[in-house]
Amino acid sequence: MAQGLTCIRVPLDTPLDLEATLFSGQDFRWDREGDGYVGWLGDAPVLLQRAPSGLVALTSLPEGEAHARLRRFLRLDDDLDAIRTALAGDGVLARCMASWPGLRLVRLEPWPALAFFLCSQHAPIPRITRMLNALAQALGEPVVFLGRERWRFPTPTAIAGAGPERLAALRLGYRAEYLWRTACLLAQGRAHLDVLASLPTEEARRRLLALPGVGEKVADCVLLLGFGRTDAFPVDRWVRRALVEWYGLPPPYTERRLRAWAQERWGSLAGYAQLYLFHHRRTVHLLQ
DNA sequence: ATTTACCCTACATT
DNA sequence: AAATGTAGGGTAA
Repeated sequence: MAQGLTCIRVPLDTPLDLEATLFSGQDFRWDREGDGYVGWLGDAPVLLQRAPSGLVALTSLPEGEAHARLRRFLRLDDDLDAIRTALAGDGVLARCMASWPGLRLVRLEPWPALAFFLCSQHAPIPRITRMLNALAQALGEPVVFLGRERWRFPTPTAIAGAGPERLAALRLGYRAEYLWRTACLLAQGRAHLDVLASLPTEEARRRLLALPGVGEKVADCVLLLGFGRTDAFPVDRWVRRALVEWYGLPPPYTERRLRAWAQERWGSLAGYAQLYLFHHRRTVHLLQ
């Protein structure tokens, strides 16, 4: 084992499909390396590998911290069996979940989540990944892990300091201006993400919507993935298609109307429902 | 409440 | 072969 690294083992009693989980548009900062995956637990690089009975993780974090962050990232304290059972009463969701038994919801840190989904608008996953990698390499702090240099995701201050032109040069397009302005507000202390954690979802949502470049879809992604609000239900074109095609909802329904329908139906598990609907609808499309 | 323009990329079609 | 068209995890005017 490499020097100074901690290896932890996490037994799992529920399925875990790392490939689906890490590349399904929830997080964008993972690389396949050998039969494992290198990504991030907050600011710490980590190597994740499946083992017969669970998961093996290699990091420079102390053991306790590594366990805590991994549990948080993969939401291992959620009772996935209970969640799946509750949702499987819905035949459509039952099929989605059966197709992707190891797909899990992840949990990100608030600031990267906000930056990720600001950049995600109107872009396919490979492009989002490129934009975020470019941002990290240009403005993030370098870390050597497993013999390679990697870059932490840049802070709001680093992005604010770069200026909109430099961000645009990273091929962010019109998102450059949004990301820069939002980073400036946070860096100057004129907006705060940490306080949102203690607010009800609707109030937190209102505050996110006040940030430049944050509309309903992005706000809901930040709530779901960055703040762990499983009652949030992001409606993008894939989810819209799923609701129209599989539940017969009228195509002209507004995003707000679709969201209200889903939250009424699935309540605090709406975010889980969204994950399975989104991923299944999208992968069905990719197979065609 | 609806429509439109916005930056950029990948891929299909002509 | 180069040009044109289209769709893509949306937001703000």
